[in-house]
Amino acid sequence: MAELKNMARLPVLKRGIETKEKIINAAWILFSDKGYFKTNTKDIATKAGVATGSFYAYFNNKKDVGIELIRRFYKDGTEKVLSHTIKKISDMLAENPGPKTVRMTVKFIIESFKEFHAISPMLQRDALVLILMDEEVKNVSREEDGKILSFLIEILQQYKEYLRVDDVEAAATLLFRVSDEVMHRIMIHNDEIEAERLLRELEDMICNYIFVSDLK
Amino acid sequence: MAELKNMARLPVLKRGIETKEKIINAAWILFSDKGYFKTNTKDIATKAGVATGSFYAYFNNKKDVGIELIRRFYKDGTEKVLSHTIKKISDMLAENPGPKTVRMTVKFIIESFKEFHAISPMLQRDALVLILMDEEVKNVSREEDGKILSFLIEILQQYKEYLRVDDVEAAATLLFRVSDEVMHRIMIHNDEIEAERLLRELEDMICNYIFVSDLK
Amino acid sequence: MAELKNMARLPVLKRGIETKEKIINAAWILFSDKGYFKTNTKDIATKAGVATGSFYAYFNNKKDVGIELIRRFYKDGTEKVLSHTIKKISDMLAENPGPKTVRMTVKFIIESFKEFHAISPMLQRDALVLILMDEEVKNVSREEDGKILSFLIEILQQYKEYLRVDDVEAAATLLFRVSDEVMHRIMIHNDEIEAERLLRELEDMICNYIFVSDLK
Amino acid sequence: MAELKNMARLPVLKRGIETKEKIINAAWILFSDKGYFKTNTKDIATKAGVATGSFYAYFNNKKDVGIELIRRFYKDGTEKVLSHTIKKISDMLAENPGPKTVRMTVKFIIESFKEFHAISPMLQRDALVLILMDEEVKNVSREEDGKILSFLIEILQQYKEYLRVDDVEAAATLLFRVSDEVMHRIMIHNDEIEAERLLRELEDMICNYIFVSDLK
DNA sequence: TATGAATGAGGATTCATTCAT
DNA sequence: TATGAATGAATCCTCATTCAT
Repeated sequence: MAELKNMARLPVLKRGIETKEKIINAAWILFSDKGYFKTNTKDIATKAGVATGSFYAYFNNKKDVGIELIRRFYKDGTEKVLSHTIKKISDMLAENPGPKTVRMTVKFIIESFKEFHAISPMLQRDALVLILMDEEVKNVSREEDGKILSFLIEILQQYKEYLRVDDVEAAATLLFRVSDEVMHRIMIHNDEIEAERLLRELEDMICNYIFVSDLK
Repeated sequence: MAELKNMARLPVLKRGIETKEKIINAAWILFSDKGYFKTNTKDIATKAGVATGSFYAYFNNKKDVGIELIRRFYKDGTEKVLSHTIKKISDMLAENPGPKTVRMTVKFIIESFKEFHAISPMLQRDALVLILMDEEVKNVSREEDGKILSFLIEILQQYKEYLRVDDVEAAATLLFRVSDEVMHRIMIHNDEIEAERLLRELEDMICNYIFVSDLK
Repeated sequence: MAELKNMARLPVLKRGIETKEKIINAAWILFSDKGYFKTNTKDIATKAGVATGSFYAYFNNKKDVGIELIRRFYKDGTEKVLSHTIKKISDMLAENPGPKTVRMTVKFIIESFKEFHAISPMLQRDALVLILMDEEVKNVSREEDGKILSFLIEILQQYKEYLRVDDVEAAATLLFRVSDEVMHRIMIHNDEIEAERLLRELEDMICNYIFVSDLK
Repeated sequence: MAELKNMARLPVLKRGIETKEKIINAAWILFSDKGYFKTNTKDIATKAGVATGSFYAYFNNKKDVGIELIRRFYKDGTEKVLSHTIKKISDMLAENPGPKTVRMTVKFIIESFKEFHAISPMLQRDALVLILMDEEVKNVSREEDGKILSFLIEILQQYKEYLRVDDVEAAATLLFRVSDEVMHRIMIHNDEIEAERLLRELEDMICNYIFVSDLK
């Protein structure tokens, strides 16, 4: 039934597309500023310069903009950040193949996670909350996480010969979760420990875990 | 002003203490069952067998019961679970000193995290959300996390000679966060990957990271 | 599930009972004046001199006050009007037994329906609409109609010897519906035909239908 | 002002007429299926394959389609059903004149009402509601009812010599209302009593009321 | 201390109708 | 003529918290 009620207008004219975009941008600004939960649909519509009804013409409800934003967020993260990382790693491997690049690769990955989380910590936080509290959002995130995981697995497999782990999928999952969590602690929870110390250990941990030790 | 508003009664008489306890128990049951956000104060009061007004005689607001419960939660976690772990480790070390206990220790630690998170995943989840959304709760959790961290540091220092990490505090923090996160993925997010695979890798990762490699 | 959510407060203290009564009275006035559909819960609360929330403390929703009012309406109709009619008929039969009272009885019944519908035509109309549009209200009305039907059957059975109909239940039902409908046409639809003519025919029709013809 | 606002296009070109027809058909389907109130203008337009705006080019508002449909409904009822009945009665009278046809005539009339109401109970119900709630619709229905009434009077006058009622107009009105109401109870309210019993009594009542008794 | 009634801001959503293109 | 995007008033209901008794 939830599927059937997907009544949101699919804009065909340029004007409609623009309006939808205006709403998304307004939501982005408001969510980044006040957070998802303190923003209401009327605010979003007003900020977008449209009527409340228009909001509901393009989105079934507030959650749906949230999901849309989370998707874009992930997309940006994967397209701009992770794929960029892959490129960097490939370039590096082309120039300078061999075990010496391993640590650099890990650095790059961590760096890309950092960049990803720096885009909008507020949104990251609220996304985290939504994922915890809403099944639909959880599924969206799971779906998107799957893509990131594939990236990581792909990267790891480029180093097949230097891996010390057998279960690459589980290792990649762990690598993903661990990096993600560390970024959360740094960007969202503002844990007392200095970010640098944590990041240094993170890098060290990953290298020692994933790769055989006699490389360095 | 926050100070002034702390009107909640501090029960001294046995009866008052019992009433407060009844409220906490009711809240615990309800939060574990329906979650913090879907439980309202009236329900709690009703379940506790007191009037709504009485709830506010013992707690300033709903959040405060949440905090109280989170504190107890942590307390249980540290007292019943972690301290029990420490004991197990000490016993093991007494009986069988040396590097061979390292991996067992890590297993114990992971196991204790698992037990801790198994108490009430629903509450864990809502605590997570509250921590993300409320500064006061965040501080409470930070405080309690500090205690757990101390435990871990204490344990690690028992193995001083076998440690490969320099920054023990950061390592312990990482160890804490990583274990916590993995439990969340397993207990709360129900990630698709099998728990066993993830846990096996977690153990492997921690061992390789924390301890020198020529032990096993 | 609808049953389970019967959260409406059951007032225990005098104050609560009074408030509920105030709300019902306000609703009655507003419904009679503007009609059910043009009245909203906020209006009712305001008129009752209470907060919106109080409205929802005593009623799950607007429909529920409507139902409550419909019930009271019926109750008034049956208690004050119909039972009064029964009494009049009994008195008449006691004084002056025999077939001559038949027509008078029918007159009394019609008169009682008229009185019943004269209480608040606006509410009658809205009740009619609600019955048509809402299953729950329909059931309430069916239930209450059953009581009126029993009254009618009871009356008819007092004239057992003069009845020409076999299926008394069906006859009473028809008698009920026909009288009701005629009142609706007169009080609600304001049909063009003069009420007197219609009522005269109604009486004539019922007498000829229900009773043997050689009485008069 | 009401006059001024009658901007609805009066289609003269074939295309316009077709579009209007498409809208009416779509509305018919939707109203019969989900009812008038749960159908919105957008749905109607979509189902008709036109834009929302086009709807308002042909109708001033949603109610107007309702009225149009009610008119057609009545027209179908009178043309296809009632006039067909008149024909059947005329044929019968031609073949077999005399008092024996009286009961058959009543049967035919009741049957025609039944057929009429069977076309679309959902629409009947909503028409009923609209008539109760909207003055304009009430007037339309009154107008159309007048036509049916004329039919009935016409029929009754064919039996002038057997009638026992004096006020034929009032009698016809009563006959109309009574039959209509019984059909509502059967088709819309689904009263508990079996339709057959009610219909049998209805027929009996009408015969005894309208016609002299020594016919059968 | 305890009770339970009262508060009321606050937010999501709908849909008939209008309007710009 | 036709399109489909835009409008925005209107309404229901929740629940943490306060208050009168």
